[in-house]
Amino acid sequence: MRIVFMGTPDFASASLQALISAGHEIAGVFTQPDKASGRKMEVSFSPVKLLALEHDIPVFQPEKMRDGTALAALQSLAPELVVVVAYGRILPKELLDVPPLGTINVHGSLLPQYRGAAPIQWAVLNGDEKTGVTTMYLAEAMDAGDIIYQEETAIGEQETSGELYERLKEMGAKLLLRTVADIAAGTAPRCAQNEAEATYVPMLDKSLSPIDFSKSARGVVKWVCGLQPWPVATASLGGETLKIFSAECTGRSTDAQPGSVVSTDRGGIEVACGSGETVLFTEVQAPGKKRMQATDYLRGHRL
RNA sequence: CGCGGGGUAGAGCAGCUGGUAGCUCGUCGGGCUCAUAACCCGGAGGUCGUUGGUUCAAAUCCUUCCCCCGCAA
Repeated sequence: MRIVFMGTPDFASASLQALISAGHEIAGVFTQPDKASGRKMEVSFSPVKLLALEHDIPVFQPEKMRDGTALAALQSLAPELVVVVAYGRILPKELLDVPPLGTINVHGSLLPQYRGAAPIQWAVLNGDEKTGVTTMYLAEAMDAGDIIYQEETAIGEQETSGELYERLKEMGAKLLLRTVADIAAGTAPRCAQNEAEATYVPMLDKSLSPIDFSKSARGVVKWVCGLQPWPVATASLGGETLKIFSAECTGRSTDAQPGSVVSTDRGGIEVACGSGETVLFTEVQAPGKKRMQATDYLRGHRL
């Protein structure tokens, strides 16, 4: 199959790698323009661009999708199918209509739930028991296209967004291969989404970091897991804002005010949550320091 | 040169208006105890990240470089 691939982060490069390994002809790759990032604001290439370069695939990095150049470039590549995975751009209809077999997408949730930018993280933050990946046809409305295939997976109680992301990345790549194969064979299903069940989630940002201790203990643990690896949950303890990297439910109860430290000698920092439950923070990071075991932190700090 | 924090005993920290270093934990030895992540006594362990300089004297002031971390993305 002659395919044009559009994507940017490693979540996308896994799918691109799968397509390449499966022997598909990748006519070209679209990815976001190079940006300065990292501690010294060095310019780096996206994972998708790096992979494309390795395989001598032409790379396109249009600044705007609507200035005509993107359309012209795509048309010149004459793809049978366009695959979009975490590209980070809205594609205008004239681009979607270029490939005769359609433009498809891999999304990290069980659509129509969690349409939007951070579906994987929100599934963890909300404490969901399961989530999954979906392949679908791209429509003009965000993540609203017809569903092709879905695959579910259970979310571990202590699983972080980063870990789940890695798993869904691989699941998505495999599901994509099956989807492409069935599209080629003409046997791919197509099922409209139930708009009534649609939910949307926003991108994560640092304003979500402070832990709301009125939540249940599990809710706090899920918050800690969900905000990893970024932006990371924080708690103000002992006058410092600590990043919390690891938390667990204790099963213990207390009548202390939510957010107050209950103990520091049980293998970590035990803090009161809502409904009298407590959580134990076992791995933290103080400002300017690196992450460390809470027991180590406590050796030099009084709480 | 994007901004900022930090590198001191095995671990986490204090000391940084200059006079060769201290705390908590751990560790080793001894004691107490039915017993203990308890308590008591004692010990080991640091060229204070690196280079050069100022000074009678620097972990403490200035300088070079290295590394870690946060912001920003």
